Amino acid sequence: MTISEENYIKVIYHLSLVSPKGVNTNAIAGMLDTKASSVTDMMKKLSDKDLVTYQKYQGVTLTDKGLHSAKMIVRKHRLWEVFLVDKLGFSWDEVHEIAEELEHIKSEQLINKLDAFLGFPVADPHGDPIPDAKGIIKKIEKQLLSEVEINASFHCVGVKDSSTDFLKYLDKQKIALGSVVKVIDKEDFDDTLTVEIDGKRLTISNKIANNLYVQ
Amino acid sequence: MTISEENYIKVIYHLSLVSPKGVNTNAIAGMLDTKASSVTDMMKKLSDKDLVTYQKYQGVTLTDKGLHSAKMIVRKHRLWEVFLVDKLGFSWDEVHEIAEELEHIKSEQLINKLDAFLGFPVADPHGDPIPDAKGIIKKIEKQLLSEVEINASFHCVGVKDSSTDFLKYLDKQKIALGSVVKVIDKEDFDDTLTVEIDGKRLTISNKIANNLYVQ
DNA sequence: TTTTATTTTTAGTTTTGTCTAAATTTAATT
DNA sequence: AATTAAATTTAGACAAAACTAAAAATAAAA
Repeated sequence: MTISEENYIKVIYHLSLVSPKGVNTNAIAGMLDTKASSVTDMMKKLSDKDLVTYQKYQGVTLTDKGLHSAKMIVRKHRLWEVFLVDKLGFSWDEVHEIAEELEHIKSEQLINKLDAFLGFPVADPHGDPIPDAKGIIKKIEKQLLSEVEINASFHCVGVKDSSTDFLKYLDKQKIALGSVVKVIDKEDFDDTLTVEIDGKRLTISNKIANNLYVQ
Repeated sequence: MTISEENYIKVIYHLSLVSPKGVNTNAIAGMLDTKASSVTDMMKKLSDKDLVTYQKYQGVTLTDKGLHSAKMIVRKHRLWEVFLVDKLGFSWDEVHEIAEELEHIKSEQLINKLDAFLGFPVADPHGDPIPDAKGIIKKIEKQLLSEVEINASFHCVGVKDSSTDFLKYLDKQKIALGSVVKVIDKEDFDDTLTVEIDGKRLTISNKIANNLYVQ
């Protein structure tokens, strides 16, 4: 499998989580910053390799084989992210791009040894679950902060949007995975929240609350 | 720089150490398992990018820019090898191929953080020196075991040939970097050595002694 | 249900890195 | 110095992965 093929498989996997009955050509093109025609070409190739089920104009889904490949790529990506943050001291907004390269390193032995070295983590630095060596993903129970009842206490377990801007905002507000969050009040007009994070009172917009997972 | 270009630069670097006045097209082709005509094509491209000095039929040398690139690739390769052995528990005969992939990961910050994480090692698991962030290579004083005087004590600091077969032989004989070696006797006929390694007496061929560096 | 708009595919090119086969240059030998 | 051998380069072709522009299919709107 080439790096390009792996990138397509990975994108189809992520899009499948949202549209499980078939992923659009244009959606794939958008994610990979390429043209629809290139996607069509690649779908034929991946279909020949039995990684996707593809019928003209009908969108694509991953085969079992494709799904497993995708999970292994995601596994590698997220394990490398843990390595970069926990061992090398990168911050969580710096690791995505590097992990995009590292996820294509081939050795299975490497990734399993890395997994052990890191202590078999179940989530990456953004709270996303890490598939195990068999591809099994332990579901992390979580809710968006925007949907949680008032006056109950939670702690941060992940982010939905992991863009640099959002992560840097969280850093600035000293919000990290593990932080204890309690919703004090919710403004009816625009859903702005007053929260207490690690004991400190803070006002956050609905957009922020809608991108933060708590448990 | 593409992966392919990096591989060419690296090979030219290694060959330059042996033939500093110009590296042959065929030699490069041999190392990269490709054809001479492909090498010629690539030399034009690398020359356009000011990475090599190339004149038809006259062989190639690295420019300053090319030399620096080469050293950074070697640096990455060797640091990753240290990581694989010291942190992940690979044996020294397993790491070369994986490092061949890892050496192409782009981030400079990554490699400098890795360097720090590993404690700024000066040599890789085979005893080869690791260029620092500026490309400076600390020369390791060493002699081949085959060229050392009788009855003096040394310790192993590296291997010349790092093929799997040779490394596995050393493992079997419990010879590792750091082992204390003393030449007890040398057979005039075929230069076979009787040595004492970590206190244990052993007979080794000239071919072995000729691939083991001591200090 | 037509018509229009959108999405997707096809057809034909381009670029990168490779190849084969032929031509050319350099090196070695008689 | 002429001839042969070896190394190197050129010319032309191919596969992978992308592109553009045009055609075809599906979906949305009138």
